[in-house]
Amino acid sequence: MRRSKKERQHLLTITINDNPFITDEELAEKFQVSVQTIRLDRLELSIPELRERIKTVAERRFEDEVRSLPLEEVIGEIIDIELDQSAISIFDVKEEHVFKRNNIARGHHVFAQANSLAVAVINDELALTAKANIQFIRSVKLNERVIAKARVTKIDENVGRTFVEVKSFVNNELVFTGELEMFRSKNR
Amino acid sequence: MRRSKKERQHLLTITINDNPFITDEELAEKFQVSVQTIRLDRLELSIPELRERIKTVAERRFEDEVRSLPLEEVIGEIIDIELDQSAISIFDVKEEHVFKRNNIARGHHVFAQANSLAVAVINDELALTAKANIQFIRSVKLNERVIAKARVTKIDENVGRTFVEVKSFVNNELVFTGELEMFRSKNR
DNA sequence: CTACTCTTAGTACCTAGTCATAAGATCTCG
DNA sequence: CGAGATCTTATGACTAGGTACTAAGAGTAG
Repeated sequence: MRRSKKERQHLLTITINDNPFITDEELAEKFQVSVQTIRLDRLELSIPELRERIKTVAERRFEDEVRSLPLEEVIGEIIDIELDQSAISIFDVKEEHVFKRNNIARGHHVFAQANSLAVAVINDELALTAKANIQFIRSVKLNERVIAKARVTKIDENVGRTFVEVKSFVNNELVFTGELEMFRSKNR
Repeated sequence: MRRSKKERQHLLTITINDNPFITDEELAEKFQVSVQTIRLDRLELSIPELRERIKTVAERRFEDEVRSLPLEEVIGEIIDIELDQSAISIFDVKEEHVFKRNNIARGHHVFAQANSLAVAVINDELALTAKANIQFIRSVKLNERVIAKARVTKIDENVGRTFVEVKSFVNNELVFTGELEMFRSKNR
């Protein structure tokens, strides 16, 4: 025996885990045993066949995509919206949003939430930010939850502009305000 | 004919794109044609078979595990910097930064570049954005390269504020300007 | 009517397996 | 040393989800 059964099975688990794309034949070659032995091993260890393994990896990715894309599309989760009137979103500040040194959120993430919300509240295919006047009232820290509230203050259909006011809060404390002038295609 | 060939192939592309896990048999059922027709369609459209599709999804996921984690520290690459004076950064607009519908960059990415640069130019451990007044002069599109130039206009050591002006260009054309009031700890 | 596109059918073959059976090889213990 | 248990290998039948190729029928346009 080149290796004890136990040893081989242990290495098998590790190998497959590391590279789920490996076939039984390649594994047999690697451990210098027959393909049948590998299959018995997988059976004992309840390791599914190559195709099933690949499928689960792909499925995991697919679920992630559904979950992670809108997290990139829109910064913050929109929990309430009335088109052309108001909208609310939640944004949880995580590790990736803060300065490592002091755990304070980078300003542009707070702005991104407000900006995304302003784009979303507008009942139009094409909404772009034209101008913005913003204030960071107090810094937002790691693990804080920012609630952004957007309110449409004025719609000027002639020049195709919509004015949105966004106020962001952490525990009812105002942390950010912004007035965003949004461009929209003329037709509503 | 239930549907024209063209129509069916168009829907086929969409369907598979939406759910790569669908088999030819299921597709045949869905479009009320034979499995062979589906295979001819895939051949014409160069859509690989189910297993290959699943595999590429899985592989992409596998590669992503390395790539996806860092939600960039600094948006844009800083190519020149003179502390407390000026700085320049480059930001290439990619797929993930634009609205799918019209390939226009989301405003907050352009702002993020400017904000990151303003933070970087300040010669201090702790620089935060206090206020910002920004204008998006013209929209930035996919694959454009944005050059942001930051200039420190005023340093008020008493109140610990630094004023930074950022102008962003695409091919020497001004696309964004911003005046950022930055907070810094008193000591230089 | 012919030529052409589109669709369907069928065959042989492929990969990467499963499941079941059988037989040889090796180890352990009494 | 030998019997039984464990381990390993082989073989055959079958599977899903295809590819590649040939052939034939239906419908349509010139």
